[in-house]
Amino acid sequence: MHPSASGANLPALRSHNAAVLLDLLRAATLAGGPGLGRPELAERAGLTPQAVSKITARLRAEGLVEEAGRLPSTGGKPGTGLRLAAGSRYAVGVHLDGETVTAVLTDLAGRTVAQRSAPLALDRPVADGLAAITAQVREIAALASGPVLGVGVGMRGPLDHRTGTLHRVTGFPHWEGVPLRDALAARLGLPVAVDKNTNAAALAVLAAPPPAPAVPTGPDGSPAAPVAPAVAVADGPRGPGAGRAADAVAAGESFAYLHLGAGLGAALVLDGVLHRGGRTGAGEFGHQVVQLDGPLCECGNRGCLEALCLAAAARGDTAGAARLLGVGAANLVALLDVDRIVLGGRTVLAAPEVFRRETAGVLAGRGRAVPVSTATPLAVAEGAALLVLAPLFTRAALA
Amino acid sequence: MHPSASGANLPALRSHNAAVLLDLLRAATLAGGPGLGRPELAERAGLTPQAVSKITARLRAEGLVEEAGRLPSTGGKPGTGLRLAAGSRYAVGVHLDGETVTAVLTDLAGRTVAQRSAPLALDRPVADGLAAITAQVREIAALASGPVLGVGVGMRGPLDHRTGTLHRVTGFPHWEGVPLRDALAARLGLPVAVDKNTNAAALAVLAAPPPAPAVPTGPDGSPAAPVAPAVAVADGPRGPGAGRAADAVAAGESFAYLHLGAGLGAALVLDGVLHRGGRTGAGEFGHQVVQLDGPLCECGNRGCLEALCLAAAARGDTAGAARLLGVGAANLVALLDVDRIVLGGRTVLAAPEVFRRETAGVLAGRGRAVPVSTATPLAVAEGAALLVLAPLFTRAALA
DNA sequence: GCCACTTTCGCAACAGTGTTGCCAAAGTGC
DNA sequence: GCACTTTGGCAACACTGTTGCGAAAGTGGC
Repeated sequence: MHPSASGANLPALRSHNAAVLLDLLRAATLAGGPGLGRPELAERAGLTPQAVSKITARLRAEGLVEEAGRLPSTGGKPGTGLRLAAGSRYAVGVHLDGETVTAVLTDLAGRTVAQRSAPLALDRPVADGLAAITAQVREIAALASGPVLGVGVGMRGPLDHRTGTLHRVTGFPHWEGVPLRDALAARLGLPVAVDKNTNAAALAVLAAPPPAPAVPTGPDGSPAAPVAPAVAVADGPRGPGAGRAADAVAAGESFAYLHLGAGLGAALVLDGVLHRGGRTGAGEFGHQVVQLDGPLCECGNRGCLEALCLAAAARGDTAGAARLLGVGAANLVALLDVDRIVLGGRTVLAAPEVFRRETAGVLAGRGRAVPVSTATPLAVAEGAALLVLAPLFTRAALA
Repeated sequence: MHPSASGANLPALRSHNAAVLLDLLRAATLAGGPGLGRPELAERAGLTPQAVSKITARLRAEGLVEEAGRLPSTGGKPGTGLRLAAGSRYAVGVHLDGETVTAVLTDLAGRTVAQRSAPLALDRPVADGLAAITAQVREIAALASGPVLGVGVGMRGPLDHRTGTLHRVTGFPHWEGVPLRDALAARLGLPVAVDKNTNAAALAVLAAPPPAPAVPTGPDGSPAAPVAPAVAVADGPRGPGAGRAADAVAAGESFAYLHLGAGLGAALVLDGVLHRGGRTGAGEFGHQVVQLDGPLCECGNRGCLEALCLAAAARGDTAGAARLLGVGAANLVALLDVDRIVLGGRTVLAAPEVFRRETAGVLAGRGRAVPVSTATPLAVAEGAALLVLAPLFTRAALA
């Protein structure tokens, strides 16, 4: 509303601090332990314990936070563990991929509670497609044991997340200009957010537990999390100084999510926030030129990474496609100094370990040995749900 | 200090709002008019007029802000123009470039008030070099008619701005590991900040008046600004919708500064903040691969942009070097969706218009027609001074 | 010339933030 | 059993921006 609108007042400060604490509590909730005590919350947030007491009292009154039990004593009165009241609110995430619609129901912590898929006939009239999406959302939302805050949708670009209107839906011109966000919101009576599949997947990666040093998936029977987490961490090459790892939780993390499916795109999380670019067009990764005299791409230029990569994949040279992806990733890591690379998309997930290994190899050969991991097939849907949950947590998606 | 330390309290809110207003007042001061009235400040900052009155009263008491006169009436009581008390504080910026040291003295608004250059014999002992730099700073600081807040230094990387220690000073191994920041601070008795030349120049571009729609440099005799501004704006290709231009002042601007001198580097300003990267290594622009089977670079890879670009420049093919720079710039614009490109560095400034035109041409050919401009030779020194002034304005450089 | 109107801007009272001082509760360890 | 440590809430506090209000100082119509 305001031209720059960067001034802050007391309500802004209040919601900011609440979001900071909810962030910390969400991470602790996903870790599955007895939660975080007020003193530790205060230490991590940079607030006084008394302030934390006040804020968490408000959050408990709103039902967003609950006491989880007693913490082990450290020589004095044992603390009270706090965690997110994960079952108090829910969100629905939808992934529109080709002719499939996948919907997930997540709890307040972003954990997937239920999922379902169905075909989506994009060649039929728009109203039919909207009805099919609406039905999927309604059915999965009915499984929630608490209020559903909204619906997020992730799909191929280009689209503008600020208006939620579709552009150039490849092969299906009658979807051009459909105001997907408003149409779904009207049918569902819920807030709807729409974003590119790459951005959604990046949000899922950002929200996932921090990349732990490759523990072999112990049977951690945490409640209400029957589905695998959004990111499968691989024991990639670790940089120098691997001693300190656990403390850098989520404060200013930077990574790139590279998505190789029908096309090649990227999403960038820099210093903990998703970078969408001035005209919401950031992440055009596929049409970077990596071979000046290379073959002509349909975009009109020569030597685009996407054309080379897809050509290699099409002729069955998976490792070659992965190495080309590695070249682009190395250029990106050099330019942005991101902490890690996450790969996703249908082509990658058909042979995740090949892509992970070959990409990491190229990075190491270029002196940019950052960890490489692969996302899970549900990352886009789960990240779409996070579009709805994000406003509760640290302010990142505004604009 | 704190692990994440993102919680905010009242002092933090206070200094944030003060910084926001100082930002707006700095821009108005550079524009040279009668300053900004309190109601307009309130509108732009998203605060109430009464809050602006309180905050500006504090800032006036500190001597940072002053009343500039009366504003034209709009039908009621005429407002009081406010602007930065530009002469109340000063900063010194130092540019170490090859064997030359250039120092500037800037006022609180970042305008250069004085400049001087001297040779710097890097082959002599470190103590001699430090003494030469110190002497330059002392002499130019003596010209200030108010307190000097500190000294900023910009020079070639790699270096870590958090410690201010040098690494790999090409050709002069005895400078390896010199704690430049602390050594200068001890000799000068002033705070010192050190950063890469690219980052410094990007700060100068960020702090310069917004890219106006190419007015032909009217003789605007604004006081105490005898030197040209840090950026020479060129009438590059403007995107669609060139009607609205003036309102997007500095709120979340994104651009890339590309520096072609002894090497090829970049600095990135994304959403108004300088992106330094997780290991302070962002901006490695020169060793991106743009020709998979290209000539071997000294970094060990093939087809690095820097090698190709410098080779073209070395054989006198300025336009060719510029077009190669354009290829890299187009890759960058596609990935990050920045609003504009700024070129600088010795090689560029030897033929700025050729570089600007050819680079812009390649961008337009790739469908990425963003404005391209060139920086002035003083940009690095002026940006170095801004390293000192930055903490007073919108919080960007922390970490 | 006078008056109604608009706009600026400070004073005073206010609501609400995190902070400080204090104290009861509840553990550990000698 | 007692000294010590740690937790965490209550109350008073300092300080933030906000609201209500009124004086000052212009413009414009009559």
